[in-house]
Amino acid sequence: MKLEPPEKKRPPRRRSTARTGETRDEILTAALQQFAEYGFHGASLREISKRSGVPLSALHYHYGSKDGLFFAAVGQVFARLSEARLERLTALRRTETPLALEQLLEAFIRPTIELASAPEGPSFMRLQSRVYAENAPLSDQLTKLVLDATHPFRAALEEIMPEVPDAIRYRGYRIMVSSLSGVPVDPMYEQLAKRAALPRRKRDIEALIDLLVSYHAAGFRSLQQSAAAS
Amino acid sequence: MKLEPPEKKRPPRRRSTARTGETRDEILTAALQQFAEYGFHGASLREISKRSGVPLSALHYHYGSKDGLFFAAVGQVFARLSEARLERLTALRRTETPLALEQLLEAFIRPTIELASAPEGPSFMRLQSRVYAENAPLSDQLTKLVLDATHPFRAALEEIMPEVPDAIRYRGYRIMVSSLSGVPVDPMYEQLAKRAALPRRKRDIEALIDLLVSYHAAGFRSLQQSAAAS
DNA sequence: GTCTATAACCCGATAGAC
DNA sequence: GTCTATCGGGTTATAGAC
Repeated sequence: MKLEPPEKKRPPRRRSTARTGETRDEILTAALQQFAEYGFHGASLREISKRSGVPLSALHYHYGSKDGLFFAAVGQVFARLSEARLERLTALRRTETPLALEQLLEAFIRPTIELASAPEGPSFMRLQSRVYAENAPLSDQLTKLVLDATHPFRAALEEIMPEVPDAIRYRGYRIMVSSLSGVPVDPMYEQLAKRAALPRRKRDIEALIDLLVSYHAAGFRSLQQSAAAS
Repeated sequence: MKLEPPEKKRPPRRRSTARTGETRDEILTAALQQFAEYGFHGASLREISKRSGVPLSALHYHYGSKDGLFFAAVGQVFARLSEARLERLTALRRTETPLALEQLLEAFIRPTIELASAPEGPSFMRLQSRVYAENAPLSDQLTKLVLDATHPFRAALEEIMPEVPDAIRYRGYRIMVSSLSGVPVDPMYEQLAKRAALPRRKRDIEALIDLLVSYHAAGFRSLQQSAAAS
């Protein structure tokens, strides 16, 4: 079916000579999309090569292997998110004493939704939700990477509700995180509500953040009440 | 749901000659494990063949294709879950008037956790969380299948809080569902709390169900309050 | 219905010219 | 650093004997 005659299609544009950084970025962008769309196993280096216009062997040259490329792509996403979250948490620590639950949650949630609303956002989000499901040999490393980056938030949560046992607070934390990777890009929601799961208008983005913050703040408070009652 | 064509109950004989239904079940069990472990693309029919002791070509004979086998395996899981949930909802409708939020949530959540706690449960849960991330050409069909099966719950939710706009109620519903596929089998939680994400002792299972019910009940009530305030 | 053998294809990785 | 061509091994799917 795909009999491609030996049509010599010389690349209309440049490609050749230097600019290593730019090539690496082009690879990473295409890789991100493909991994997000098809998962680790489903994505193919050949397709990434085609989409980025970078020859297959260059992928190996720059990132060594499929694992290496995946880790680079995912790591970049997490690094960006963690940076934005930490920035907000640090700002909070300077102005707020003590920390308020809603503001802590917003510091965590807002960067997720805002990043997701950027042009490349949907890819980011799908990739993120995939990572938790993929169990390539990489997933242990990724788990550690994510846990390290999010540690300050769990510590802050403990400050706010020290009376809630660790195991239970962690449950709440994971409920919240699951909802962040699941909710923003959600085909089921889109079909239900007949609108994009991830809003584009500034006003709707704020509304979604508010919704998530108040939902989870209420959830966490219910954990506090249970702890107090026992 | 059209799950079983003709069921032939032939006498007990070991591998070779007849017993179609049993062979199909063995295939399905192995397929479930492999798809859960490696995802759609990562799983291979050869490995499923080896694990089940059924020759590769028999997989195609019985299920036609990898897609067909995947759909059969996933469909079976969803059918089981939906059945258990609907049973509880129906029982609720007979005894409760009007429906209480906590009881509705429990009717939805309990079968998930109980199924997850069965021996094959972890496979089920991983498979479920994968399905939402996989976007094989199958995902549209699966989305429709799941939405149809869960419709009575969203309808009941609307009865309980008709004043909350659909789009917002759906957000809450998806937050809850995401937390169910993400939380039970959660390597991050296991690493954090240094204990299994999915408890095995009856008492701990009940505690997890209670936690999820009260967390999400509080979340939904916060949506009600926001709706009332505007 | 069961099973072996193999077709047809796609993958990740690499060699080597430029 | 860039690119072509190819290797070796994996995959799904099928043909055909029993």
